[in-house]
Amino acid sequence: MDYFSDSWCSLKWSRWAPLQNYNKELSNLSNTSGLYRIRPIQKDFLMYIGQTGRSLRERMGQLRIYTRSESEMPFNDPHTAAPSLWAWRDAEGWEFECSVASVEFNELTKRDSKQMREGFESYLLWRYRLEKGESTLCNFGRFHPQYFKSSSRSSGRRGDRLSEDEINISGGPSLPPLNLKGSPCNADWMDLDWKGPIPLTKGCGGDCGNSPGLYKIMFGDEVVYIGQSSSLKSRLNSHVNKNWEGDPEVAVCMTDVEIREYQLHEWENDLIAGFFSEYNRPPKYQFKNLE
DNA sequence: GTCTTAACCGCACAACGAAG
DNA sequence: CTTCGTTGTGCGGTTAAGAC
Repeated sequence: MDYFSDSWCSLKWSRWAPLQNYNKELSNLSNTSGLYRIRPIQKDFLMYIGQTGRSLRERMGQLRIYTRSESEMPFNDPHTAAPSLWAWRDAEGWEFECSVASVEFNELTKRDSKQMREGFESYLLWRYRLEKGESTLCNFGRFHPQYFKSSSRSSGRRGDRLSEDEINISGGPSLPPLNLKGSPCNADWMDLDWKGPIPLTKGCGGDCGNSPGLYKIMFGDEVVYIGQSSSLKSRLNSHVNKNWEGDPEVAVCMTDVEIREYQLHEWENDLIAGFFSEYNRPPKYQFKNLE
C-alpha cells in the first residue's frame, strides 16, 4: 500500500507514532511545518490527512486530546479531527498512530506557503482516494454515522452517541474518486460533463435551477478557482461582485440532487488535486481570498 | 533557563439561510 | 434577488504554565 510507505508521494514520512500515550516517536516528531497522516493501529486504511504551518509535533499534540477522556467527546477546537477519532474509538475500540512529513517553502511568503501546503494536502487526499477507492474517514466533514459532533469550546456543546433510531448523514459511503482526464479548461475534464464557460454575471446560474454541483471559474484557458455548492445558482451569484482582476467566466457540472455535502467536498478536492497534479500548484485563487 | 505544551482568542475562508 | 449575520472548518498568534 503506497499510502503507508515512508516515501508516499515523494515525501519523507516519519515512523508511525502511537497517539494514545506519550512515547519517544511522538517527542521526536519534527517541529517544522508539513503534512501528516493518521491511521488506526493494525488497520489498513487512513483516518485523516492534514497539514500545518506551525509545528507538526504540536499539531499532533492537539490531536491527542481525543485520548483525554473516555466518557466525553472533545471539542471541535483546537483540532477538528479529534471528536471524530474519539467517536470511532468509542464505537470500534480503535487507537491511532500518526506519521508526518516535513514540507517547507522557504522561498515563499507565509500566505503562499499555506496555499501550497493546502494544495499538497488535496493532492494526498486524492491519491489516497485513487489507491483505496474511498476517502479517509475524518476528512471532508465525514463523521461516524452513529455519533454527532461537538461544536467549539466556546459554544460548550459536546457531541455524543446518537440514539438507535437516529443517524448522522455526515457518515456514509464515499463517491468514487475522479480520474485524471484532459486539461482543467476542457469540457470533459476529469470525466465530468462541464457546461459553459459563460461570463460570470448576475443570474448566470439560472440554468442550474436549484441543482447542487461543482464549478470552475476561468480566465480564458486558465482555471483560477474551483468550488462546490448545494445550490450553484445562489453560490455563483455570491461570486459575481468580487474584485476579480478581469472578466471571469464560469463552467458548471450539475450533480445528482441527492448528493451529500461531504461527497461534494470529495469531488471538489479531486478537481483541485487534478489541477495540482498538472501544474504543481493549486488554482490562483484557491485557498486564498482576493487581495 | 530553555524547550515544549496548553489555553485562549481570533482570523481567513466557504457556505448557508434569514431578513430585508 | 441581495445583503448580512451565523456557523463550520482549520488553522495561526500569543502568552503563560509545565517539563526537563
